Amino acid sequence: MSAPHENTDSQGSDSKPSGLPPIPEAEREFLARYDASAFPHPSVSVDVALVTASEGQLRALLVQRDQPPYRHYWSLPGGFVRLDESLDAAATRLLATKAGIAKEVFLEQLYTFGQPARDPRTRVISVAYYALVDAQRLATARDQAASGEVSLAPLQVPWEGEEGGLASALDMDGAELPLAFDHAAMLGMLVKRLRGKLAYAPIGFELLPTEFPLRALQEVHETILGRPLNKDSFRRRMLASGRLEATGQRERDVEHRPAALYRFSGAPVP
Amino acid sequence: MSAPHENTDSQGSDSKPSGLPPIPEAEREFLARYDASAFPHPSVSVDVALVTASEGQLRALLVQRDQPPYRHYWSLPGGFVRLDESLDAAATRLLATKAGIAKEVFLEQLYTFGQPARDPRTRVISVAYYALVDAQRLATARDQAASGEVSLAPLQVPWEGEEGGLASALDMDGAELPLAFDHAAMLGMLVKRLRGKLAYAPIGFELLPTEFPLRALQEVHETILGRPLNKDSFRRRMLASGRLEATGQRERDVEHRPAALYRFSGAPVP
DNA sequence: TTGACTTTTATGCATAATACATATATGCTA
DNA sequence: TAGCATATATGTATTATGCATAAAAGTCAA
Repeated sequence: MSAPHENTDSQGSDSKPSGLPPIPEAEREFLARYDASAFPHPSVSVDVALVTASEGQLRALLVQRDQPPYRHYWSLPGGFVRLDESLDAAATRLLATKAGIAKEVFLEQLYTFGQPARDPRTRVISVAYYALVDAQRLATARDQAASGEVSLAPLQVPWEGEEGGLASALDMDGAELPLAFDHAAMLGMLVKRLRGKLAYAPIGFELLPTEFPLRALQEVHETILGRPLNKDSFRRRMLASGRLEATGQRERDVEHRPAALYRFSGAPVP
Repeated sequence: MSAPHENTDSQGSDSKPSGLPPIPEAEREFLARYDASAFPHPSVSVDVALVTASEGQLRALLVQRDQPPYRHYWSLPGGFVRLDESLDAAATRLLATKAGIAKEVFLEQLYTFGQPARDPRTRVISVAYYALVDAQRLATARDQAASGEVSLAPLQVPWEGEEGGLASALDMDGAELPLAFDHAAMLGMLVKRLRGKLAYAPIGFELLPTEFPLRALQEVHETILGRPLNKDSFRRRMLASGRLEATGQRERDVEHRPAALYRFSGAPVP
């Protein structure tokens, strides 16, 4: 798995040495004769929600489909898994190909969607991933992305807390974008996961540049949670968490007292 | 999803009305001509970890494989997903077929494993699920299970907290059972998920009969977390959680003061 | 019947985390 | 230099938690 800070599931990662038991010698013959085409198989795709936070909104990169099904609808960048690549590798490839993100980013599996009718073409099971990037990196990366209409759409979440449900995406005028497939459910699952995970995992940092003032971190947390947080307790909680490191630098070009800049110290908190 | 108490992800559930956008009329023709066999597809399987807690140990139902690959190795009950069934439905079917569990149980998707070499036959992507049942129900259900060697193996977790890693399964003598495929990683992911989820979701109840004393609930929590808990704070925390309902009954046939029995009140905690 | 024993249940108190309120510090702007 | 906006520090009440003690309620054996 390719997370910049090791806060990703180190398990379930599927791009490693192998970790698999050895194949018993007696089974070689059986394996040589195995016919995988004996029964019909579903297609498997990977969809990646590339997420950032800016202007108080959670945003996801959406592409407008120029081919059926759901032509002109909006969807998460996705594609079919190749037979020789792991799911993580497919997600990384799609991130580079369709979103122009080649650098190390936080990337984690979200959930697998398998309703038989979720794709009108044929049975397609989709493994959803999500990636977190800060707004600046995304803005520069986006220009290098694949052709076609692309939107960094604010997410609208009609439920509170970690309740869960669908989420919709908005265009510049605040109107709902039509989402293809079950991608509204994917976005809902995404927000639910982020809200739940924020309490114990350092995912807020992933949405910020390497150096940031505490206020920016609080804004990110508030954006994810969809509710305001108490400023003082947030400060103390973060400073006491042992995950922040003072850079000694301060903000510049602000029209008020500049705040101290911190960076994320990947230190595993005991 | 078929959870007895509504603590399951209501999203991502894939056995519902549909929730999908309508298919545009103009795409009917395209869809009719779509050829799903144009490129090779992976196989997709579902593996279900049927989990219980007894005698201070987390246990999972394992079956000994009587066919290659990994003949004589132990594995989670699993099988291929049919083209017309959802992932949830496949998991439910496997639970009934291979474990004799037909009743409503807590069942939730765990993680999808997709290393290209994880199955030596061919590319098999496996969606892992986990189900939680109390020990009594499992004991009776197990007898009705499919033929073959079956074990309710204690899990050995060589790491602490929610760190994550592999988990192994033991036989009656405390020796490690050889696990097929990447099922050691699945069991590790399972324990990691349970430990993380226990803090905010009422999953402890799923491993107990409907009526239970507080001590039993604490033992389940300690078993999942792998560490002792302070008795008094646990009591207060649970009673204050609003999720427990006194039955008015007490334990019977115990050789000390009988404890009050409680039941889980599915009440959504505000 | 009595007393020893075990576990549950109740209570008090020290400590830590948090919300909320207020005060001070610092740098910018006019 | 004064006013302003925000950062930062401090104090206090409230709440959660850990730890200790004691009372209560049953069983068991003499």
